[in-house]
Amino acid sequence: MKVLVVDDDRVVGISLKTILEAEPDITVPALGRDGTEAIALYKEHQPDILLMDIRMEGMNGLDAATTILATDPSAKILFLTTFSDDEYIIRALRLGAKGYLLKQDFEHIVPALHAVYGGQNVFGSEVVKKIPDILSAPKEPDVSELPLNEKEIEIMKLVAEGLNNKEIAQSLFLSEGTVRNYLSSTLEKLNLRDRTQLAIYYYKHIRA
Amino acid sequence: MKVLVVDDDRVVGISLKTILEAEPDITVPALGRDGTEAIALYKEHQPDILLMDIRMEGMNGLDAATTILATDPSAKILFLTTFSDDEYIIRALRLGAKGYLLKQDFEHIVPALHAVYGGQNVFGSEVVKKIPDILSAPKEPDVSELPLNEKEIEIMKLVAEGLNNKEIAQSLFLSEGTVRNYLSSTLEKLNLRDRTQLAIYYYKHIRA
DNA sequence: AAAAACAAATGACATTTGTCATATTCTCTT
DNA sequence: AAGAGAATATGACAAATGTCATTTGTTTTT
Repeated sequence: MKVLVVDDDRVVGISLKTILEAEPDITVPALGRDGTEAIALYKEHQPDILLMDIRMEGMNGLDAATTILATDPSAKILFLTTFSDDEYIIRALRLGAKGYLLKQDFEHIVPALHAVYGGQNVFGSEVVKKIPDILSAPKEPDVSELPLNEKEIEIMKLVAEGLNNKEIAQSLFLSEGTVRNYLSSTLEKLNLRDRTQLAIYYYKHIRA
Repeated sequence: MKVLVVDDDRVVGISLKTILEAEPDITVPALGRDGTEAIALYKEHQPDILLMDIRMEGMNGLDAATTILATDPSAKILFLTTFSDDEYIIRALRLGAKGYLLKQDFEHIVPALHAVYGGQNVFGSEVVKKIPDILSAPKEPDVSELPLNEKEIEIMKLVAEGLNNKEIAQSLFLSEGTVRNYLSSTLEKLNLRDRTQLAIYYYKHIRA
């Protein structure tokens, strides 16, 4: 069974390779260090399983997975991460990840790989514990419980309509600069990068 | 590793015992036939893993699991069932089941057991596939009748993921300038003004 | 009335974005 | 081998975007 390992921490990568290759039926054809390498190495080596970190310098694991699954929908991708973050878990599940393990489960990774190889899906306990929460509390942050004030919410909605700052300003009788300021604080509060991500956030989480 | 097997179908029980005991490190101390027996046998044998059917005559697997977990919260219970039923999956997850496999995955049950033994959670693909559905169905975008070429569509999707041009470029192995060019033509074809409107368009019209 | 709190605005700045004209590279075909 | 067409890249540009420090009014609070 060929396992491609991708982690931006060299030590982790090498440790994994060592652990895995101690198994008679596992080979690690290459070590990648970020999402971009993952894509290239995957294409090159066609591994049975891709074992990849989520947070990495450069392209992250989720984006790389998206790309890889686009060309090879049967790709078996197993995420390895230091912590369990709701956002990531959901995205990973949506993507069709075969697993999501914590790095602290290091020693138990080999049976997990065999299970994945056999077509199963493997998730660490901390991850599974979250799933019922996610299921019962459909993460539909009602506008009311967003940490945003009236103006910020209004602006968010207009951004989600596709208006630019000037149009929003006219529409709300504010100056363009003020709109920018509100938008800026909104992005910070929601931990987003730009208006496009805000619009996406709106359609995904609020006006679902 | 001691595995207690509980299934009301005798044939299934014996088959499982045979398969499992072919492994050098697995023993099956007993076979149960319903939830009541499961509880008694679990107490008696203190197995490492309880492998149990969900639908059974008499007490069903989920109720038995509830009882067992009440006295031993660390019990590792793996459900084996003929079909994947949303109701059951959710309840099993809530209970803290370590896994939920389909009987058709029979051959792949051994690595799954090892993974569970190592503290992981294992779910069959059919089961995992349902989770995003339950969370909120993401449809496969119908992109066929758009006047866009392959590259333009790919870029559109990534824009709709919230990536900026540089990230898209890395992801597709193009230069940032090229990405901008494709994006520009996409916007013109769809008669949109900027990437935000494109993302909105995507969520409204394509992934609606 | 002074102080504090708030909403709105400004100006400066670095980045990103979208457009366009023009190259370069690659792949076929003839 | 030459040339036609594509896919991709480049460079230049204006506009839009996001961030930040600071300022100006306006309303509350004390």
